[in-house]
Amino acid sequence: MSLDDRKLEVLRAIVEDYVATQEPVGSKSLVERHQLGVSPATVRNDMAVLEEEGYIRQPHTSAGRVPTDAGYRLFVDRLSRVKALSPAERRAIERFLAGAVDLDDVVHRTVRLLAQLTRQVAVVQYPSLSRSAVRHLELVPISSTRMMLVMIADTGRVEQRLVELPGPTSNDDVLDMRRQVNTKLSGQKMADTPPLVQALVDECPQEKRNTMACLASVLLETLVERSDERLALAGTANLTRGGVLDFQGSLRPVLEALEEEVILLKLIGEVEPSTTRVRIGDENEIDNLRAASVVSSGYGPGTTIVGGLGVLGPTRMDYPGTIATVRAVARYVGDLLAQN
Amino acid sequence: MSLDDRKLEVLRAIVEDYVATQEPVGSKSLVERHQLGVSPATVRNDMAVLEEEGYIRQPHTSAGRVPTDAGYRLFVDRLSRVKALSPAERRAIERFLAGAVDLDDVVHRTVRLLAQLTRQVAVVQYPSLSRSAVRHLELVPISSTRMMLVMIADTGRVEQRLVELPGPTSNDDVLDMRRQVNTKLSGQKMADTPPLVQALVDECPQEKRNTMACLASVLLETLVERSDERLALAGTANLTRGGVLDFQGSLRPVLEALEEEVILLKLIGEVEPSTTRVRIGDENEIDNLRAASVVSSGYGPGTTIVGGLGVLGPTRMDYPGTIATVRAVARYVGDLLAQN
DNA sequence: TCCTGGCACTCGACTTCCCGGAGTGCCAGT
DNA sequence: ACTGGCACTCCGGGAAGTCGAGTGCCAGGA
Repeated sequence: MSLDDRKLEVLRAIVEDYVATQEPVGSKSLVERHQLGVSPATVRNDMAVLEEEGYIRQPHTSAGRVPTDAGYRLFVDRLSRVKALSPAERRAIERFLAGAVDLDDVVHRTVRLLAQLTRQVAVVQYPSLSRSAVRHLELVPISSTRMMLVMIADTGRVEQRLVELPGPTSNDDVLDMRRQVNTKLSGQKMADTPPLVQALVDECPQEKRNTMACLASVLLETLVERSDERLALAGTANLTRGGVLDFQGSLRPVLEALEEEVILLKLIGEVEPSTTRVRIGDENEIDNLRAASVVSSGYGPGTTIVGGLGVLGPTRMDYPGTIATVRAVARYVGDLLAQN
Repeated sequence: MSLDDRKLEVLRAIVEDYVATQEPVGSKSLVERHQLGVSPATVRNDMAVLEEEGYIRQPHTSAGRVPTDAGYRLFVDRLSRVKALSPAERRAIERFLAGAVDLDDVVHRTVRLLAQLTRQVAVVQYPSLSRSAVRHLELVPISSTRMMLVMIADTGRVEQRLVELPGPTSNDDVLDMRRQVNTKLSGQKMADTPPLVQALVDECPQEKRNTMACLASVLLETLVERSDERLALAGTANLTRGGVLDFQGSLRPVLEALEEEVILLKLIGEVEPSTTRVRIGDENEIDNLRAASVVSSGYGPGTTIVGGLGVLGPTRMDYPGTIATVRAVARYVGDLLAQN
């Protein structure tokens, strides 16, 4: 038996009511609140079918129905239109992001904005190095056997690393290396750098090769390995909205998951060029987040994508609103980056 | 009536038991668990006095006693010796911090280590710029009217800011400014820089003064105003240990406070040259943290202090252990910084 | 003077019981 | 195919009762 229009309408009503009230919804209150044009008994029959198909369930016999993860999924995919943001919201976003002075600043403002607008936990990934290009490399001597490498990416990200040199090295040598790495690497996509770095070492005169190799290994680490690590997080206090009711009684696992950068990156970092992505409950393949949903989106100047951002909340969340907000914020941030 | 030795001993026993069991402690179980050499009745009399003096209180009539903030304060000040760390713990600290490669890395490792050892929320302030000196300033042209300012402090901190120039500026001019700011500012304490920056502008030939003024204002912002902002946080999941019992029923206010950098800086940033500092309950002058205690310490190479670190937990915490850990970690971090 | 054992009392935590109400499934009727 | 009716289930919350840990106080003893 397939789901006719009315059954879908019933499912939508259940999701909307449950999200709004946080209480299992019964057939009677459903017909009262929505113009379904049928009696409670009919709705009950529909509900029985929906339950059989796995879209809703009863917490206990003789309680109302609650959407399952599959129910939310169907709702998101077929039953909801993304709400357009109000002009006021658009203006709020613009105003909030306008004052940003700095990449750090942009990211921090964005994450706070997201948390505030969605009233959920927000995560913003810094522009990932693997999708950036090298703008400039700087070498600053610290002592005779140490220097600092500063890498500036075209996305505005700046990474620094201390380089321990194998032996005393003069300032001139450092300047020399600086020139070499810049001519070789400036403007290159991060992904293309490894062979170029290798070439740098190979082309180096024998007596300086050791030093250059040293720099090269740090370069590779900085450019490629540690590449996507940076994240900003805000709004954890929003987890406590709705008491301990959401998240099946304990915030513990959720807070733990939020501390793991690797996990967060998996959640918001795997961005396809496509549009906003919604992961509901089990769909996050992380045990600790079985009771959570994640709405994420890529962002970047124009149509390219340099990083991800998103929010995390209870499966019982306002999907249309959240999706709209995440998408809008992602677009604004992208525009902002495009200006730089 | 003053507090004789036995009464203090009773207070200590109450604090220790309550911290261990999380339950109000009564006279009978007290004498069972500690060798006080007197009967429950006597202990009850002592308790009555302690209560009158405000060091303990009863949650309800006919329940055991619980320490008040004042009780914890007395305990910390007079009744507890700081535990020495076990060699295993010392080794753990050393091993954990040894691999650090970078200031960022040091800070992140430290904050995780602290959270893990104390099983509480840990906060580490990056070395504050106001206590650092300028090591090097770098100017990188981005476009004809934009450049990036990168400031490297002797503590290893790196700050960057975008500078919007008033008009097109050649690469040579940028290099020129770079030379000027470095000769003037390198090696200077941050606090001493404002007049020097002003001098830079004044000494500048008329036609370039505009550009230099622009750079100067960003410099001042970077060096002085935004100076102490950076923080790292870890272990928020530890707030959920002990159920919702700690923090009078709601994590909400605590999580909110933890999101405010300003608040955290107030808590761990105000470091005197002295030793570890303990703030109990109300002593943090922040409403949201009435049920929390903060143990903080300054750190830095040798005896100087460049930043603060600490942990936050329920007032009912293991003070001796926490203090010992915080102090030890602060010292190790200081040593680590001294090496660079 | 200080400590102790004894005793009556208090009061929260836990259990049990009970009841109302919301919600259900099913069935016969339109 | 929908509806009204009906019997049933079961959660939530209040009332009552019990248990036990803990207290304050007092009189007696070192």
